[in-house]
Amino acid sequence: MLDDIVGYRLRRAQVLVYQDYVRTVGSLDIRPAQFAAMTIIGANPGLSQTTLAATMGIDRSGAVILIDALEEKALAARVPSPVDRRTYAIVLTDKGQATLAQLKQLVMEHDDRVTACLTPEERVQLNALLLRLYQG
Amino acid sequence: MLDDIVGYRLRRAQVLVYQDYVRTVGSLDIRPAQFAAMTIIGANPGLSQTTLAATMGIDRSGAVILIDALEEKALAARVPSPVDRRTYAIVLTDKGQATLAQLKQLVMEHDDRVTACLTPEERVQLNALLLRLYQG
DNA sequence: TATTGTTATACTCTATAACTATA
DNA sequence: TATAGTTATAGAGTATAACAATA
Repeated sequence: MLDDIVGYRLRRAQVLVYQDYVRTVGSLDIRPAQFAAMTIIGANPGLSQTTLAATMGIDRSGAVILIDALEEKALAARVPSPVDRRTYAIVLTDKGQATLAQLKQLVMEHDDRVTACLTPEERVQLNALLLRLYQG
Repeated sequence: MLDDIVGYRLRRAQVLVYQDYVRTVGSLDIRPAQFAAMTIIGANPGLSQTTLAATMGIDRSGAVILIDALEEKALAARVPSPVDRRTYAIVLTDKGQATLAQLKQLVMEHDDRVTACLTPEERVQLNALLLRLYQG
């Protein structure tokens, strides 16, 4: 019965994928959520913490902690906005951009390894099905 | 880039599926891991905590906490083994079996709702792909 | 009034390591 | 010596609620 439930299979698959992620990225010590944040900041430099939180589907307070961690490692920075003194423009530092490039390489290798049991077509199919699951 | 990574899509999908699970089962207050444990115990009555942990892919100490919670709610019980005084045979109580039947109904409705955006064939396909992901 | 970022707090989930009692 | 269960502890991840500064 359990094996017919999408939620159960999702969780089991995610645990294994997460473990492989940690093994792969281990030495850099960047958590999956931190990698996601860096990728989003890299693609949308200058966004606010609230926008980042909304994009990632987490609470604003979570974005604060995420940026705190990245700032501590000098990977991201809070730049005061000239137009709205409540908000910061979040950007990657030079070190952050270099680290992100390195991370992307590692994560692609990780993703290939984790999906090695699928054909390229099946991998595309899985991605498409998962997207539809969380988009509608 | 993020949208091409299976791990990222897995996590996003799982968050949404988890939220729907909580909404559906909410009043019964049985966590996903507790439901998984009850289902496994129901299908394998008398198994040990170590076997349960191995089946679920968690640590033995996690199984203790899981069974503690189920025992507190009178859904499961530890029966001393007559042959090996180190182990317990874990079983569902009558209340546990009744609750499990009720839960299975709710979880099936939840799973149908969460996969409503997929055709039956696609749902089968997704399940098969996820299984292969965590089995090989 | 509403919004941004922040802090404090708490709760879930899980792992590690050390312990005990049995085998 | 090895194994089953247990406990204490710690860490990641996340949410809620309240607050100050600013709009």
